[in-house]
Amino acid sequence: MTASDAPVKHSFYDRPVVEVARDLIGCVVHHDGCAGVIVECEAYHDSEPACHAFVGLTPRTATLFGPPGRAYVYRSYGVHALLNAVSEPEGVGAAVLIRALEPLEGIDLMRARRGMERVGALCSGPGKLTQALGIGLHHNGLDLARGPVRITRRPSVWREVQVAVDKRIGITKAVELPWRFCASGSRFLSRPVRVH
DNA sequence: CATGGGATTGACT
DNA sequence: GTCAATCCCATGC
Repeated sequence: MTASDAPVKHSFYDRPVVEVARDLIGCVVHHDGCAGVIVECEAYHDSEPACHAFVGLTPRTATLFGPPGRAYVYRSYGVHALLNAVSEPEGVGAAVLIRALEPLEGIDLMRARRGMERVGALCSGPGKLTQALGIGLHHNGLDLARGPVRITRRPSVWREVQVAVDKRIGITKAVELPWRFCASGSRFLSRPVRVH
């Protein structure tokens, strides 16, 4: 393991979810022999209708309303598992959707899991990165500081990364909120940052 | 209990 | 650009 092992602490996630999302850019997601730097993510909060927690506390949203620093993993379109980092105090339903990683470690294992070669296509989307790292629904609710899915602090090279802001992707409600965050100039995004 | 809608992706025109 | 795959779960009867 070449990346730093210092986990992002629970207090990091116990803050406004938009700040957490911005500050997660450059941090590293690890699982089962693979790791990648977060280059794209989005904030979701129970006060706005694009968030699953908008409907209130249900079996599905229980993890979102639980303690910060846990993984919220759910199935999207019946096909893909999407990874989020639960944020804000317990009782508030909020999380950061991890949308793209720059592959860092275990790239051949990612290639095998994804069934493709191009590094630029391994983790350039929320469903792609969970497949590449072997993350599934059974990780829902687990502590991101303890693992098996872990998030660690920014490697020194990423300490001064520039963060670009954009509207969120793939939603039909609350589309105007500028809650998408990307590492400026990254070649590993799910889609380019929209200029305006 | 039946229904409908996704925080997507990859294949195809 | 279009479109199907596939399943969890919230909602409504």
